[in-house]
This record gives sequence, structure tokens and C-alpha cells, in this order.
Amino acid sequence: MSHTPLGLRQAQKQKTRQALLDAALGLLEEQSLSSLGLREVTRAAGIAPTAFYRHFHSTADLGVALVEEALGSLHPMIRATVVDPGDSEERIARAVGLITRHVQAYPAHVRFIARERHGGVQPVRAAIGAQLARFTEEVKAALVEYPESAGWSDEDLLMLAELYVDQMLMTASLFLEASSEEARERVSQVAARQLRLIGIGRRHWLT
Amino acid sequence: MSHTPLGLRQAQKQKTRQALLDAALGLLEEQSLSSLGLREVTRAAGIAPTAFYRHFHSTADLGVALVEEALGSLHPMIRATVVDPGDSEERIARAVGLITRHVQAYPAHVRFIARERHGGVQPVRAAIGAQLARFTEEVKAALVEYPESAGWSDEDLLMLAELYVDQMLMTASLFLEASSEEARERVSQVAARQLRLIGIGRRHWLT
DNA sequence: CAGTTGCGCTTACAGTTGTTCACTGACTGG
DNA sequence: CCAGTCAGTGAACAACTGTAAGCGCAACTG
Repeated sequence: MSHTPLGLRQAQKQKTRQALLDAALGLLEEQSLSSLGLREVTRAAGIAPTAFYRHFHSTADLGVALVEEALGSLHPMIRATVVDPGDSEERIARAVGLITRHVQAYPAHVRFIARERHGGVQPVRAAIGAQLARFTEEVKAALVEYPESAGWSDEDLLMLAELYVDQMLMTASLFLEASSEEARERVSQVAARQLRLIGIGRRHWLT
Repeated sequence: MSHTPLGLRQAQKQKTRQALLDAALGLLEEQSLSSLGLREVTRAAGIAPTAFYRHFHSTADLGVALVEEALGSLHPMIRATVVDPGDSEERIARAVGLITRHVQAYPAHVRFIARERHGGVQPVRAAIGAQLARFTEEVKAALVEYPESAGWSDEDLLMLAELYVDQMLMTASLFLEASSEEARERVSQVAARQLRLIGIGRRHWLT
């Protein structure tokens, strides 16, 4: 993303910073952030415990950075999906497919977000909430542009956008829990059906 | 619930057991189960650390017991709500009101469930999942009895029930985060709208 | 009534935790 | 080239953790 030339030193620093983030993400697959120890992370990252402070004030701080990493780069993708051309059935298939691929590509990130969204660390919850609010706002902005949205109040558009965002997250989390290929197929089917039902409600909203 | 006569001794035991559960629930307001220490709990409950083992194998075990306490007694209520008489608008108001009151009466329980549903302790996640699956099944069973459900496939009924259950939990969690009375009012409004939209989709599901 | 059960207690141990401090040595800018 | 910066180190700290062993004493059983 941002490639300011970057001296050798800063490059190394960002490398170990990334090592810390990766190590933490790995450890967080089977515990939550509030129980993640600083020493535990540095051990997994292969550095001395005290070096941790060169990068983060605390594990909560690291958590906020992880939120950025997991959700920060997702905004263009969201907008592209909702704004997609095609009839509603095609859009649904595309959205579900996109979630599927994202979960398979970054399972640990998705798990982290689902877990810490309601987790025990306030700043992290706040960071996730802020990012999701941005998503909702973007989805809403995309919805406005549809002809079907004529006559919709701002509040109604927002509640629909929230419904979509929550549904998206719900589906992603269900994908994580699905172990077999059949289970994942079922999650896809159900998610598509639910999106279809919401779409129907949307078309008939203004009686 | 179950009042087998119960000697003095077992009564005292259940009393300290409850003290442990209450203490844990209190501590879990600002952390997650995976970081909850056994000593921490016993300290808050006012008993010696080792006495913990008389009641639970581990904190994960205690977590499972908390799931039972939080969700076990909720089944009759669920069924009564969904099966409620009245037109759909009345039912929506009743459902939202019921969630509101439940969250205000047992905020810590609701927070615990929302937090640990995707939390870092597998057995607890499993216990919550099982209870929610029961809820879903009950909602589905209630839906079948509506005349509007004629012609619905089993899978469609299940996906609708899942949508309702997830929505219910989502709303409950939003209530917790809402600090002011206005914020709570807004959550109510949005939840009602979303249920309305889902209801519309439901009525027009079979083309 | 004696004998047993079992809840909660104290003491103890080995590990782990977050944080401090002073340090080394490679990179950096003038 | 040289003085300064700063990412990472190692040792040390008090505080904390889960768990084991065994005791006292009140509540049960027959």
C-alpha cells in the first residue's frame, strides 16, 4: 500500500512487527485476546519479551492493529460486491461466493473478528464496531443507487444495510465452524436463501 | 425447578456453587472466559481456591454450567412468544418487548452468551451452539403451525428459523451496547423494522 | 449412638506473568 | 567517518497462576 522508500532499519522493524501480528493471530485461534499473554506472543514470534514494547503498548493495542489488518483493506471489496451488475439472484451468488473465498483465504482473521466483536477487550470491540459501521455506511450508500430504493427513508436504508452486514458476518462465522465440504455447501445454501428472502422483503417494502 | 428434598449439606453446596457462578458472571463483564482464573473466581466468591474443585473440573466446566443457567430456562418463553396470537405487527412488538425486558433483567447472562458464542473455549461454544440449535428447532416447530407456512419446504422453514434466532441474539447484543435510553429506543425501532422486512419476505416467499 | 462422607480450609510448590533497567551493536544522517 | 539513534537482549523483580496433600469438623448413614 504505502511504499515510502523505507530504510533498512524500519523495514526490519515492520518485519518483526508483522511477525508479532502473525504469531498473535495464530495463538488466537484457540483463545481470546483477553487471555493472550505478551510473553506468549514474543515466544511464538521468536523475540525477547521486552522487545514487544518497541511495537505495542499492550496486547490490547496489538488487537486494535489486528482489526486494522483484518478489516481495513476490505472496503473496496464490499463496495464492488454490492454494486455488482446482474439480477438479484446473480448478485446473491456472487456475494456468497466472495464470502466463501475470503473465509478460506483468511480464516484466522475472520475468526478473530467474529470472536472479538463481542469480546472482553473494550478498545478492540470499539475498533471493530467502527469498521463495521463504515461497512454499513458503504452498503447503504450503494443501496441508494438502486432504482428499487426510490421512496425509501434514510432510516429504512440504514436498517437494511445493517441487516446485510450482520448477515454477512454471521455467514462468515458459520463457514468457519463448518468442517466438511457438505457442511460448507449447506451454509452457502442457507445464506443464499436468507439473502433471497431479505431481497423479497426489500422489493415489497413499500407495500 | 427440581426440588428433591435436599439435605442441609447439599443445600450449602449448591449455595456456594451458585456463589461461584455469580462471581464468575460478574468478572466476565469485562473479560472473556478463556482469561478467567480459578483463583480469581474463588476470591470473588469468598472461598478458598482449592474448594473450586469440589464444584467444577475447570473454568471451562464452569462456563458450560453458566450456559445452562443462561439459556436452559429460556425455552418455554421462546415458544410462547413465537406462537403468540395477534397480527404480525403485534407479534413483532411483543417479541421486541420481550427481548428488551430480558436483557434488562439479565444483562450479564446475555453478555456472556454473546461473548462466548464465538469465544475461545471450545466446550462452551459447543454448549451454546447446542442450545441455540434447540431454539431454532423450537421456532421452526412453531412456524409450521402457521397457515402461511403451507407449501414451505423443511429447509426453508429451518433457514427462516435460523434467521429469526440470529436476529434475536443480534438485537439482544445491541441492547447491551446501547447506553442511553434513546439508543435503546433506536435499537428497538431498527429491530422491529428488520423483523417487519423479514415478515414481508416470508409472506411473499412462494412467489 | 458410632462411623463415614465430604465441603472448605491451610500450606506448599513449581511455573508463569508483566514490567524495569542497563546493555549491545547495527543502522542512520550530517 | 563518526556521533547518535534505537530495535532487540538478558537478568532480575514481585505478583500471580493451577494444582497437590492433608486436616478439621459438620452433616449424614445405619
